[in-house]
Amino acid sequence: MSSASSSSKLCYNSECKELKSERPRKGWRLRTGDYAELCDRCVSVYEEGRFCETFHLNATGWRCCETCGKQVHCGCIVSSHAFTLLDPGGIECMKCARKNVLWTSNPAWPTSLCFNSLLPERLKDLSFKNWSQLAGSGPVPWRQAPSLFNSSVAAELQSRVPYEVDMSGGVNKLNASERLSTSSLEKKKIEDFSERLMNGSLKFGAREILENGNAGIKVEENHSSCLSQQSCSLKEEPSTPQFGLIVPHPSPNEANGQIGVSGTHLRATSTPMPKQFHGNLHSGVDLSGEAQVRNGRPRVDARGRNLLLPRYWPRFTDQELQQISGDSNSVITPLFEKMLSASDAGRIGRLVLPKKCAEAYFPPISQPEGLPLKVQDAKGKEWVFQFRFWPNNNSRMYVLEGVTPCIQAMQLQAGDIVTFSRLEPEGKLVMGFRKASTAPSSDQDNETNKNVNGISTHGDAELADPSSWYKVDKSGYIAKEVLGAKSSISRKRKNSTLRAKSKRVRIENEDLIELKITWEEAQGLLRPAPNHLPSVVVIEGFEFEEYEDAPVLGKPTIFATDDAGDKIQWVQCEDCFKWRKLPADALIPSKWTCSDNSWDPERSMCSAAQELTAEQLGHLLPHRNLAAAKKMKATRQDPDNVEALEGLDALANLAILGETESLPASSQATTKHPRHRPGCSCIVCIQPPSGKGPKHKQTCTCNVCLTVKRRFRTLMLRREKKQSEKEAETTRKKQQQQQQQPPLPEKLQDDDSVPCSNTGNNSPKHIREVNDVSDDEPNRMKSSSPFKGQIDLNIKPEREEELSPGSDSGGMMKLIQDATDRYLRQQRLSSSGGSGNSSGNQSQPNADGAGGEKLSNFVSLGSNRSDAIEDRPATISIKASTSTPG
DNA sequence: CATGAGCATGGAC
DNA sequence: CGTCCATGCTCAT
Repeated sequence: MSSASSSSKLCYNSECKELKSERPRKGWRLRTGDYAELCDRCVSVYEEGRFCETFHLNATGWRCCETCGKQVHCGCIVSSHAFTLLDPGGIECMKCARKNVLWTSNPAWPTSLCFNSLLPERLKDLSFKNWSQLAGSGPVPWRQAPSLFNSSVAAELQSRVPYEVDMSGGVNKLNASERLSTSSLEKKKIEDFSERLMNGSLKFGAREILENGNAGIKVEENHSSCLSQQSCSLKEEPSTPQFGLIVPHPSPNEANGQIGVSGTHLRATSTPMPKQFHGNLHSGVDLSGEAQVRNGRPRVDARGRNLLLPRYWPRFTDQELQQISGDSNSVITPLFEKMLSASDAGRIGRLVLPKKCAEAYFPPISQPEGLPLKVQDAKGKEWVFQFRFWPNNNSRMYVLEGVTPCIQAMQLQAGDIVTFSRLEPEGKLVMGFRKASTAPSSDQDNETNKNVNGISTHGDAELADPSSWYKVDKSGYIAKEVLGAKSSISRKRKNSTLRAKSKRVRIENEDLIELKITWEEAQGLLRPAPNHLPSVVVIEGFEFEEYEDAPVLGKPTIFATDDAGDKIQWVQCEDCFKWRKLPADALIPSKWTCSDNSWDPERSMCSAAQELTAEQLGHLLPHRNLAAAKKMKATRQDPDNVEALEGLDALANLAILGETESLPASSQATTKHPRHRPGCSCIVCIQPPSGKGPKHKQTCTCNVCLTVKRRFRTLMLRREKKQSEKEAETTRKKQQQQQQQPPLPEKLQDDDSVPCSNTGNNSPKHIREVNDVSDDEPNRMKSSSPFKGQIDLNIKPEREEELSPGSDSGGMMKLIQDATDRYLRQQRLSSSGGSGNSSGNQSQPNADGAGGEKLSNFVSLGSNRSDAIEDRPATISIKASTSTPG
């Protein structure tokens, strides 16, 4: 940190020539990261913000603030923080800029990195050198590169090619980021903490700032000089949020990844606030609006960075940002993200970078060899990749080489998303990731599991809690967004991305179904962390309950009115799946079992009978849940089905409750079977290479496979028939009564029947069109449960698999569903002549897309049809109660 | 022969 | 039609 100027006894100000005092005072930050050491006089001038006025009055680069008209020296490193660029051109002094936080936040991230592209080649080379230098293993950490780069360019502009380019413009470009990093670097200096450990005073400082809202008082005081920022250093910190994201100090919970829907019970979407305020609140929830601002399409950018394809737009959630930033109160500048292709995730270790992103955010390289780039992951581990390019059709193809270790460390696979952002003030390039679905697929055709993308089409849910986002693929696999929640915007974007993606990708996406919860619904499930009282914070007139610990997601319940007219809610036991009646005002934790039933001691044990009959439950549950209700019923009655049904319910519960622990297993899916979707963790897919026994292909029609399948179906049919006989009768009656009417929501048969038409095609010879789903199961069955005295793993999945509802149990459930649906359909056909809207589609596996999806969704098995997503949000039994208004 | 580096190809947009 | 980029192909090691 010793100043570059420390070697000289003279004031760093070349106009000065005075001797520095014994303890020279620091002025602006130099390109090297050091600080200009000034004599007392100059430092005073500097600190008063009059440096440029005093010494650079005759220099070029003075411009007028578009707002107040004040002159700002834009061509100088000293005052490079004193202004910001205006979208339409021109500049604005910081004082004016601060008046509009939202506005000022924009220039921030695009500016810093795109600067070089605005420069002539010559300057690019200069910048390249800087980057090169920085990126190398030299003493200067790469993370400082951005600011250094910028500064150096500015300096170059000044000292070497001052007039070759539009200096003011160029310098302006540098401004935001420069300002950022400078202030933070100064801060860093002052605090003298290692970057990663700056949690103490720095954190405090940041908080303080946050609490003060628009601090920057100092800046305003010094406004007249337009140089104030430099002198403010730490005090100026408050301004940084304007240009990036202040990462709030994570609450313990958040830090632990429990963020869930973190934070206060805000109706965040309706309370857009300047970022500053957010730091004080747990970030999860309030962010929607913010996330949009922050992660959305890259804002205006003089260089057209916003021309980046939408699929590369960063869509960080606060949680992700938090993760990335770790403990520091750093400002994160999301740069871009990319979904890993099979190639990217493959062994080659080359990550193809989108050209525009590479050119915009990475150091310019002129040689194919490129340069080593240090990138830090969310855990703080630093990786060094070779950033280079290949000449390609008169263009370049940028790649990061050597990413394999990192990819592996992050356990990323094709379809997962890697994110790139920059941490300010450190300037670190940070690589985060977001698991698409935990599963990979390395199959060429399945390379990506687009859950992320495939998700939702409707943006109603601003669920900030990543843990509550699940997706279900065909095989019933539930994918959870590991790192972050998708804001609606991001989901929309993803969608569009999907559309833009290749067929391969699309195929994947179509298979995905997202379990959706609306924002309100999610909010409704929020529960304060136990034993934590909120403190009320008033921000801009809005009161917020703030909890020290992030709230947890409560268990979804069904509200109803009992016979006595009292408002009650039905909650399902985690263990026995029986529904228990509780007072309507009871707050149910995410995990609730009969033993927690303090309201009804008689039913505080799983052994106690359920008050609710299946039929009643059927009426209570949203129609989409009926099948689940039936399954539950079956479960209770038929121990043999328990596993599958448990899986179903667990799946449903998981979808809402955010139990991430059980997911990883499914995420380890392999791609041994091409048709298995990413995320498939069926017995086949997870089978170790050393697995014995032949692996049957999905299309295998060998006796074993057929027999197993047949047996299973028969079994399921029989049981299902028995168990739902009564219910079916009811259904039939209803149907008869309403033959000519469209299905009513509360009607059991419609939901069942529709699906069954499609999915119900149990005929063994079909691999229905939803064949990814059906294929999976047969495959699993075939391959894993050939006779030979082996356990049919498909039917009796290993415990481990049971715990992973998404995988195998999903397949089983599917079969069960099929059987059930088929049965019901038959019943209906026989009784009502196929009055069901789609009951006659049995022979057309795919024809009934909606129906099929409905079923699939219903059973949480996912659908392979995109229209399912559009048509009706796929929902899972319980989830239906919280599903978005489709 | 396996692997990796570099380049070419072709689909998608 | 041009660009981008995922992946294939070829050659060197």
